Amino acid sequence: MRAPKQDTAVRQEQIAQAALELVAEDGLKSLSVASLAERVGLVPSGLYRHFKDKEAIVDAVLDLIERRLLANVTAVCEEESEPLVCLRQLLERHVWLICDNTAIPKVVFSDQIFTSDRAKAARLYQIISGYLRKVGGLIEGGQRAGSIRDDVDPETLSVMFLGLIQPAAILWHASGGTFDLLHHADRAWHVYAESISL
Amino acid sequence: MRAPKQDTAVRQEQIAQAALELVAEDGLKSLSVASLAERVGLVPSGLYRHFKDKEAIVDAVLDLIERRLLANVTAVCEEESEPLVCLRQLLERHVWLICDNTAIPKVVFSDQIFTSDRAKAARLYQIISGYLRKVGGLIEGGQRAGSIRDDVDPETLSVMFLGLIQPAAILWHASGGTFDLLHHADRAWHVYAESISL
DNA sequence: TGTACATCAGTGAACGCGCGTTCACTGATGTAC
DNA sequence: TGTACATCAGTGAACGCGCGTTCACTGATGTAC
Repeated sequence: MRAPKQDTAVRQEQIAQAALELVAEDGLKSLSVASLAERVGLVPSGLYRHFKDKEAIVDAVLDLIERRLLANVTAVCEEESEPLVCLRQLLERHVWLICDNTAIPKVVFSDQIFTSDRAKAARLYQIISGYLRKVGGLIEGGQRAGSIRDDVDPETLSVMFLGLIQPAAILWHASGGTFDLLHHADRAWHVYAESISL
Repeated sequence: MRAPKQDTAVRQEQIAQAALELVAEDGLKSLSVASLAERVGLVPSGLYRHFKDKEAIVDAVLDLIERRLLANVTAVCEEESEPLVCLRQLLERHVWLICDNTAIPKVVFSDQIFTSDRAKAARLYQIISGYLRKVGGLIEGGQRAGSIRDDVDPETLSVMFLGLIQPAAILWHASGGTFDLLHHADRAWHVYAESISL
């Protein structure tokens, strides 16, 4: 049975999305060309019409993740102008994003991506630090507006912000979903907000 | 050339240690039976004299990591009795442990371990939550002694403690060592300690 | 003290398997004339 | 409107490779007699 033809642009999107789903289900190691092709409804060699090689597919997945992370920042900034409230909402969105999209922590925490080649690690670093820069920007805005303490640099506070969820995300996903991620985020936010607000 | 005979107990230790070194160098995916055997000075099939299969070797690596994490807690508790000072020292030791032993974050962040099978994920969860329980115990001690605020549960504070380093550890190791882990830990500790101490 | 024997760590050839990738092909679709 | 042709997404067979694992073997070491 021959799959109906699709434009490369369409297929590329389908493939990246399917890859994200596969990773969500069974981790990066199950992201094989064969299983990916099957999910898209093509034959393995068919993928090579749309991507140079498997590495290019992983790059597309990283792009997808980056877009989703940054979309959260954009969304809260449009809804709200008070930095502390923005951060609070961003935290909540981040929790939802991770829960809905378990592939994201699996890729971010993946030693495979980090260690397989320097370029991929650099790309991941770029994604995370890009996100942190946006968070840092929010914090700096709060400092200028006088709602956030300015005796600690925004960079430190932004990394700490990530620290509100990240260890919890690992626990959540190592525990197979038992650990209550949202509950922890609420409690931790309370302590964090209290200690950074003026 | 035939390798000299060694007792299984000795070999098991050698193999686990060699596995940790291999993971430190190139990540979990490069932990193959062949490369591991070569490092120990055996032929691949020789490993099967000392371990049932590769999975058992990974278990041994997890044991090694657990022992090193818990050894830090024991060490600071012997040196110090004031909980806040203990925590401060534990943080510093944790940073050193990660820097000296890059295999640890690589294994802990590894999606391979998490996703490959439930049993391995459960073991990892057990290790992390065991560590957190010790940290929680320290915090609870401080709360009883009146040096740490007691309006937030120790569990939340212990996960937050881990959050002081963990995102930074990822940045450090995605950046290839550029990110200043110790510097961040110092700054973040300052904010954390201030917000939890009475 | 010397010999026969059991133990068991180390060997090397062989295995089946799934992996990523290539390549010559097919055949539907859209365009030029 | 009808025909010839170029384009290009999809196919399927084949590849070389490294992987984890098995198994019958070797031969050094320690023990029993």
